[in-house]
Amino acid sequence: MTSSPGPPEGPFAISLSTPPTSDFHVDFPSVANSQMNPFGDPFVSMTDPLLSLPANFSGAGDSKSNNSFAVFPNTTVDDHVKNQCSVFPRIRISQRNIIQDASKCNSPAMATSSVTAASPWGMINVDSPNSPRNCLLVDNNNITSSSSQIQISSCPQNFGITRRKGQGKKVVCIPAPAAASSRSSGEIVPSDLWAWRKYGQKPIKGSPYPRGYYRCSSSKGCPARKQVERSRTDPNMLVITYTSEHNHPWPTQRNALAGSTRSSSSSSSNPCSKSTIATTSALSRVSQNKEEPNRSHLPFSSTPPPYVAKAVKEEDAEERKDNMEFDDVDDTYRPEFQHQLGDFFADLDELEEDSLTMLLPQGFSGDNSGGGNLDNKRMIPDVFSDFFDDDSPRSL
DNA sequence: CGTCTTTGACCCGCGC
DNA sequence: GCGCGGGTCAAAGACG
Repeated sequence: MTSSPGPPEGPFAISLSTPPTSDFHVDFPSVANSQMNPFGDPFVSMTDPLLSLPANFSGAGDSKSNNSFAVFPNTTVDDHVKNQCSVFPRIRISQRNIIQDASKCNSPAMATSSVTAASPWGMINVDSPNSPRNCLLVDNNNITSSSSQIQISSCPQNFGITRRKGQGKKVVCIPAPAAASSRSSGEIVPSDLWAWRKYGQKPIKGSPYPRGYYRCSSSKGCPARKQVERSRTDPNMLVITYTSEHNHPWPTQRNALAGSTRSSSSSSSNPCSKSTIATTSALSRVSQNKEEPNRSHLPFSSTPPPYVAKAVKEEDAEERKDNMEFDDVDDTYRPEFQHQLGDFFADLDELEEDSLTMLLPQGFSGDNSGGGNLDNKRMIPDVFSDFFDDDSPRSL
């Protein structure tokens, strides 16, 4: 645990400042040492710093679960460690703002011990490592307020990033990028680094919300698919199910998401589309060099979006076996990923701003005018400083 | 022009 | 065999 008032060191450095005396950082393990998940999400495999917080990071965070960003890994902390998940790379957490609040998520399912700390975007609520199950939850309600909070809390629900044996299926819960108000169609789907093309939509029995069917359009013949639907229990959550695997490289090099903004732009009548448009703007930039060949070559598989604070869960022991199988796969292509990583983060820098938007679909203005900002800027890591330096909320 | 979304039709598996 | 529900296809139109 080193003290560093400076910017995070390395792409995965996270520092938890404890004013006035100490900052400490948690350097994420290098990707070379991390487990690359078979779904192609580099973050999946890295240690979740928030789950590696000191033991004294305990308590419970308050939260309103509305419109929350959540990943509901069914895994135990051990699983997180084993899978070396990564959450919120480059988030700098100020311990100054840690909340040791006994209040809990208003959702009973989410009410477990957790800790809240400040992030560049507000407060981060982190599970107690003792939580039997964990989820990541970013509370957009609070984010929109001056006392923005990103909350990570436990969730016993059977949601999360799940992989099912033989199906290569993975389930991710994320917040709906905008208010729950959605049309019967035109669901706002957060973009990830893959290009997805919607090929169908069906009403689902028992759910008031339709399910959208998407296939990967990054590469012809790619079998990767995802299904997007709103959670029946929490309409503010989107449940994204990834199936099959990509048979082509991660489209970091600007061949991804060509037209992926369409889903939102075509939904222009939807007031919620703004955030997605903003989110995909950088991705559109990314897509501009379509002709650039992919330099990597490995069969990245279905991918929970990189912006998803990641945790992998295994539903049972058998799933763990699956993971071991996946691990084998990981070993196969990890080296290539290392080469890709530079490109990935280069693009990530480009995407950062928009990813932020994606994370905070209701918009987190860098406006310090709000109360309780408590050195907001101070909490902002350097990588975000440009983002906030203009003192004007980014138009979405 | 290429790629996208939308949406009704079609296909298929499953339970009865 | 039939009906139901979920998943996919494909035509039409929109968008940049």
